[in-house]
Amino acid sequence: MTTTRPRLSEVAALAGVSEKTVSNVINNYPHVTPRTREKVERALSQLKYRVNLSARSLASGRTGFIALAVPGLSNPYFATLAGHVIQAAAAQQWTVLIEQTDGDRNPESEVVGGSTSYLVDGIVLHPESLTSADLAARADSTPLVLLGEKPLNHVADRVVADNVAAAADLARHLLDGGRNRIATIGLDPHSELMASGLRSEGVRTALAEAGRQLDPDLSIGVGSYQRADGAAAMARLLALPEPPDAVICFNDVLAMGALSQLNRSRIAVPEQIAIAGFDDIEEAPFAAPSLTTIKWDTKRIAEEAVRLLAERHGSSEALPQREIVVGYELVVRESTAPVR
Amino acid sequence: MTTTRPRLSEVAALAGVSEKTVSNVINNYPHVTPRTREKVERALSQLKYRVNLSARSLASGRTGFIALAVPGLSNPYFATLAGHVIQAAAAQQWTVLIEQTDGDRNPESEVVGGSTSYLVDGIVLHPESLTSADLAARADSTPLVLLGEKPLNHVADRVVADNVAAAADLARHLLDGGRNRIATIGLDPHSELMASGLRSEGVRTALAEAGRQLDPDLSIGVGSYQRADGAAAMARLLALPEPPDAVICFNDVLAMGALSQLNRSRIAVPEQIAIAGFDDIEEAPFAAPSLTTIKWDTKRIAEEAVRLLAERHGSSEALPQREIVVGYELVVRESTAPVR
DNA sequence: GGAAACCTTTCTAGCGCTGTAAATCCGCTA
DNA sequence: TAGCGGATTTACAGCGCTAGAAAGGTTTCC
Repeated sequence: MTTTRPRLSEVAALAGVSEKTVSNVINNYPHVTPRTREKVERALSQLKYRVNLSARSLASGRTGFIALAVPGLSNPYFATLAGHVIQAAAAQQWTVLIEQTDGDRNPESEVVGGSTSYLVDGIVLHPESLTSADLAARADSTPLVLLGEKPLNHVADRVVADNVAAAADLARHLLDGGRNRIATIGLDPHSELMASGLRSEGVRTALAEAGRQLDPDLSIGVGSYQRADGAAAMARLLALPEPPDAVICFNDVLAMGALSQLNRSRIAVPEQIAIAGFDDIEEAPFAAPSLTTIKWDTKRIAEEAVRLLAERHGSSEALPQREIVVGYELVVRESTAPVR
Repeated sequence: MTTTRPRLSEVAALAGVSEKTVSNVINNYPHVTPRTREKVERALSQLKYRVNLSARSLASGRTGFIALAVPGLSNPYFATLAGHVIQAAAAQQWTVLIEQTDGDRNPESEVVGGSTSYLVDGIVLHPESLTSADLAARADSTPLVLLGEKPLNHVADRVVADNVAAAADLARHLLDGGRNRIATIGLDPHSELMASGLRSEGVRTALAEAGRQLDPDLSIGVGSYQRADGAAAMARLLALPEPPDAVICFNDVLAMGALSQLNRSRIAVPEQIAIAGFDDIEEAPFAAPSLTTIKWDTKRIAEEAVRLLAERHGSSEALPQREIVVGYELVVRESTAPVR
């Protein structure tokens, strides 16, 4: 157990001022004379005083925390995103609580409605299973920012990217490179509105523009976004009588799994089959061959999310629902070099 | 700003009991009659009551948080570790605050001595730069568990693995496979005691057993544990008049970087050069070729760390410094197949 | 039938800090 | 020198909850 730490009253006594003055010094209240400030600071450091954040939060109503809920940190994309959110939050004096939802509905709704929400000034959620209806029914008024997906309109502030357009760009790039049979590997969409659904739609759009359509046999659904799922899905594609000549995986982790399966099966990438993903995770440029992917501006996503939270937290008026659209970039690497 | 949430007093009024009785129900105090409990629970759910954790923590002295400080989440090893710690902590009703230190001394000492420490019931730190002396001088009495490294004796509880033995095993495996010129790529050791130093020592030990020694030219120091560092270091090794036939990277991220450089340079792995790492990150088995590495029992590390914290938090007596040694496993994969 | 013994519930203080409003101080002006 | 106005500082009341002890109820036993 922790021994007694110095309290404000002790610092005040030592410095010969009131508690409130000490508090003013700590909180950089402007109207404190240099002399007083110095006295207080001396006492502060002499006693090694540390503010008790629970007490501060109780008294001030500001908790100093925000929650970040993502499917899981083992996906490098979310790990990186979390890192950026932690940094952006630090600039606002916020500490980040990370919740892992596994993309399941229960933990997701617990985050937006459970008692975590009492503890935080705001919530950043990357939803995977929650629906618009769930969110609309939310009673809690803690500021909420939704991440990553286009949908879930008008239930909360959002920072989104255009998944449909990005996926279409990717498919067009493949078509331009001379690919004819394009396959996709992605989560069985819980809902049309989630990433998989949107990316799938983008691919279909691009194919339609080219006067083709997505062969249902070439559209593989997986249970989760793990490497092993990507590898297994790829194996299924290879077992087809007429395998694809390009595969779009709906995230890089799946793509890395698929790529490993291709290497294992001695299929030449990109000569025989091209492969691409989404997210531009750290390992993408280091893969063999390096992976073509869609790069989101993750840092900006994190910053905007925190900014939206801060704005809503700072003003008591009801702000309108806002949507920030962040850009993306098609990063072309070796894995999708054109067929000769 | 958040609108008013129901308070204990309102629940109490609705249920027709005292605040303390409501509190007793919430905290599962045993002596509450089923009838009273039911009345209270009805009121609780009717009002959608959520406890205010700041107030609880102020009143009870238990914060409900622990801090986990690691260099950074972008290293998949730490991301995975963080995931496990979050899970283990949840079992103790603890929420985890993640701090990213970048392995720098300032953030590390801020974690163990700064005001975060006022806010948490315990700290799990994976130190990179902090020395025994720093830790010994620590005034703060918040329970602290050190992770990962052997050293830093007698300043805090530790969960460690035998880095020297693991590295020696790896080197022996390479020697057994017929490798003659073993190189290492690792952080310029801040101190002999950190992972790089210990792993390096293990390699030297195994070489000495075999009557050889580490060629200084084959020991490359890097500035950080990133993929690009591994690739650059590998490039330097390849530029040598007499390149190595095996490379031990002091973590998997470096190894993946080195591997990509090898692939780029069309060097056959493992035929021309074998490569190995530490940590068994998720992508290791999916690399081409799959990566031989040392696998720590990360889940157990997380669990033991949380357990140590819980024990120290739960008892007011001064427990002795404890050290938990977790095992490791040499996972042999394709990247170190023996030379023919 | 009455009192001891035990189970339940209520009462009363804070936990350590901040916000508000009021008190005090100080330098100037008239 | 008194009077003013703004700059500083202080007093004090909680924030919402839990701990400990007192009070109130009920059962049991002689």
